[in-house]
Amino acid sequence: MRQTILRAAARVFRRRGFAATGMRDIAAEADLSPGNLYYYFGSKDELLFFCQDHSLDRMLATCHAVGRAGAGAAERLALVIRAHVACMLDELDGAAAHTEVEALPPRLRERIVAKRDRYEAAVRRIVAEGVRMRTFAPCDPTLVTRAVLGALNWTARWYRPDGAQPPAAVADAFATYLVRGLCA
Amino acid sequence: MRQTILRAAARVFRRRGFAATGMRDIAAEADLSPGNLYYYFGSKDELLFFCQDHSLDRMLATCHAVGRAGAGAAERLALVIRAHVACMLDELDGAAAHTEVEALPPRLRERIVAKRDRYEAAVRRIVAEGVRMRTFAPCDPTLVTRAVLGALNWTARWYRPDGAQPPAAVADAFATYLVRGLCA
DNA sequence: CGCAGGTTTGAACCATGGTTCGAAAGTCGA
DNA sequence: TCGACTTTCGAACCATGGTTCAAACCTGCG
Repeated sequence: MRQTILRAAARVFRRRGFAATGMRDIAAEADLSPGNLYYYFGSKDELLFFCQDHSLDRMLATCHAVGRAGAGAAERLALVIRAHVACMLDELDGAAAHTEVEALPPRLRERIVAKRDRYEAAVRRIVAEGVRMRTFAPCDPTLVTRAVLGALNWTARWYRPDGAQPPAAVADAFATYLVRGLCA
Repeated sequence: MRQTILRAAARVFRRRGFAATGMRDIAAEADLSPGNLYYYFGSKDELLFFCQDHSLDRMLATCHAVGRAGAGAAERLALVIRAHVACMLDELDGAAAHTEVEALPPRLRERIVAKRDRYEAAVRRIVAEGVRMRTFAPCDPTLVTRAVLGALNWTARWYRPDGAQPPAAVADAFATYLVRGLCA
């Protein structure tokens, strides 16, 4: 039930944006009465929080998995990028994740920001290692990592499921472009 | 006067986000009474609209200027990237531009989206020409352009003026990284 | 059947915040 | 100084939308 509601909320958040969607919209999307949402969740903010938390967990998991695969930095980064795009465009709740952090009240935002920082650090570690190994050109890993994540997060803004490009095509293009920018 | 108000609005939008800031906040920032804002602007939406419109004009202008400089695609793209970062981090109103398009009512949004599309097309033209000239690796110019713009627009989310990095450092790092990803 | 617990409802409550408005204050040429 | 006009004020208005609540509804067990 909680899952059903979260899916519905994520769908509407993505479609109309967090600020523009009302509890009544979410209720309608989940075939529920407005009041009933509060039996499962405490507030609208909490709903957004769990959407973000869930997709961050997913992204962190792929980082963890990729870390064990003993490949080079370039391959590992490409894998993370592909997974990030997939999470952003296939999974519906991914889009609301990084996009609307500012909307959360301080208490909840803290926790999301902390988790997001852990994800960013994981990606940065891959970049830094590539630089150290000389497979990547010398650069500031922090800035480059943010450029990469920016390009990825921004996909939620322009991608339309009914467009010509399937998510995999976007993932491929982004992986090759964003990795090549690092290669020495 | 209108300029003063717009600056103030842009500052607060950037600090707290569009949805979170009230007319009373903007009025306070501009040392004005809440009601007085409506003597110069019709609504809160209109305020956001003019912020976005102004910074888009600025970005389009640099595209135009760069177009006349008869340099190669790589140099032209680097110039546009640098200008975009500057507009994003130096000029306060730039941040609100691409970041909160969804917040606008349909009528105003249409016009902003149209202008933003023109900007995107201008950047894409540079990329496409580079590909045609073989100075850039073969790729889908549309997707790569969106990756570039995503990385740039995202800067508004994480950059803090009191941080260690001056805007120019960010501009340099982004220009080299994002252009190198295209070079064959 | 009947009762207890969990679940669902939808109408009503109420704070927030964009907006309006009538009046007061400044400006300036005559 | 006067009067017309522009500008400013801030208290009140009011729609929106998140939230609450008491009653109804189910479900399963004794």
